[in-house]
Amino acid sequence: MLDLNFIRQNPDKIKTNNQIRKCEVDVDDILKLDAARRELVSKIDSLRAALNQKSKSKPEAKEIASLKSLGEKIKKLEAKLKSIEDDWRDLLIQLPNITHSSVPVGQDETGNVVVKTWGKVPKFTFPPQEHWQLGERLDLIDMERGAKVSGARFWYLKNDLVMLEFALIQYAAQFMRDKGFIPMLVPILVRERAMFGTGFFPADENEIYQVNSEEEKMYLIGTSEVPLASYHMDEVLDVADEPLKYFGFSTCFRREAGAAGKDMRGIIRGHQFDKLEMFVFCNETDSWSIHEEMLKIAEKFWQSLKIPYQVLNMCTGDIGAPNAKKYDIEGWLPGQGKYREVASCSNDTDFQARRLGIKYAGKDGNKKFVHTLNNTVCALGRTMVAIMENYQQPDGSIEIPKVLRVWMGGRSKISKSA
RNA sequence: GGUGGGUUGGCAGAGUGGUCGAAUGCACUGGUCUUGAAAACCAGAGUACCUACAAAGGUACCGGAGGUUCGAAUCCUCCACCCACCGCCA
Repeated sequence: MLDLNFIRQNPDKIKTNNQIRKCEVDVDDILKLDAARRELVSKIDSLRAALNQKSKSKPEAKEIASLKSLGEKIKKLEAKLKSIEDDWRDLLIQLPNITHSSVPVGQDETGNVVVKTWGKVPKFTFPPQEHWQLGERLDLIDMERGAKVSGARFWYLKNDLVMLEFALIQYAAQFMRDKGFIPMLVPILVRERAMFGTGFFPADENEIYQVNSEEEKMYLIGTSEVPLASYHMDEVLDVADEPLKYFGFSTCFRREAGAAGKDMRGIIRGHQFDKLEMFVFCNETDSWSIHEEMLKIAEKFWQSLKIPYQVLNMCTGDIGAPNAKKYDIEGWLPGQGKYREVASCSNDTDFQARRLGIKYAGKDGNKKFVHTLNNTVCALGRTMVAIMENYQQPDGSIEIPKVLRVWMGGRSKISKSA
């Protein structure tokens, strides 16, 4: 959601922003509805003022008839206003966030810009396997039975891959705690308000599973960003000096509606996966430096696993509606011979805060909307894919990254016999 | 799932049809007093929207959505949430 006054005063900026963000909403339509709305509101307000004035004390019997017709007139105008406001709001909520000036303009993923690469791509003395091949051979992933029970894009993880996920969770949680983030376990089913407030509705509604359709609709989260952002909805936070920093762990569900046929082998892209996510509420002055800090934290995490990666500044055609700017971290996958997305670091500025009603008291005493940021700490599935492929050995085993061994009973590798 | 009780401003808590945007207390802000502070006293202070250059004025908001009425925090309907007890249960 954008600031209404900003839209009125800068319609051209919004038009340009819509253009580079591939949003087809006509700003002039919004302004027209806005003008109609304001005119009606004024009219209704003054009629109601007259009615209130007359009704303050007991009106005479002969006056009541005219007051009654005045009341009916107001009701009619209010119905008209409601329909205008519905249309107006429908358009408003489709507007994407204002893009930060450092974001490259582009149509799709080809417009993303690599801003950093880290680590040396490993050389193998043998043809490196893809993770699903390793998973099959070491009996770590069961795709077939996953499909039998739940359909395509579901699987079972088995044996040491399960232990590796638990190790990663422990390690990543400790890592974030040490950085001063508050640990959270969150609800996985949320109401519509939370989905709308974080900006997943209406933009990405087709990505979200809906359940409980007979009663109040509930939605399965696609990321713990949703319950973390909504945690403080309708609150005034104390972030004038220090940001509020959380990390959450949850299972995540995605319909992968537009991804037919993509990444069908292995566990790169499924309907269900686990993830640790960081989420920060801060004031408007700090958000851009915090955005950079959050990226650095995620980089540190990948560096500690010693997996090569690159950082992308995502272009206007490839970022989500709530994002003002987004970095992706792509980890190197030797089996595929390419970098694949493993983390995503966004500054949503005040976009979510406006929808969720989250403010802070500024130093001048005025209440302002907070800025919100989110970043992946560790998407378990893809992190394990990266570990499997980067740490594979000539004998077909997988070495366990040093930092994780303490959580793996001190063992140094995953092999078939385990 | 059943029964009962609740939901009012930052918090506590009055208010069952007519100056109620809402008593009172606490907390908060400014002032007086004081060397300073406390206490005491005085004053102020909610959110959103509309009109206006501004000063200011108006409208809405007492969990949410509808309804009755000239007029609703107060009456009616539906819904959500919270609390207590019972049942079931990881």
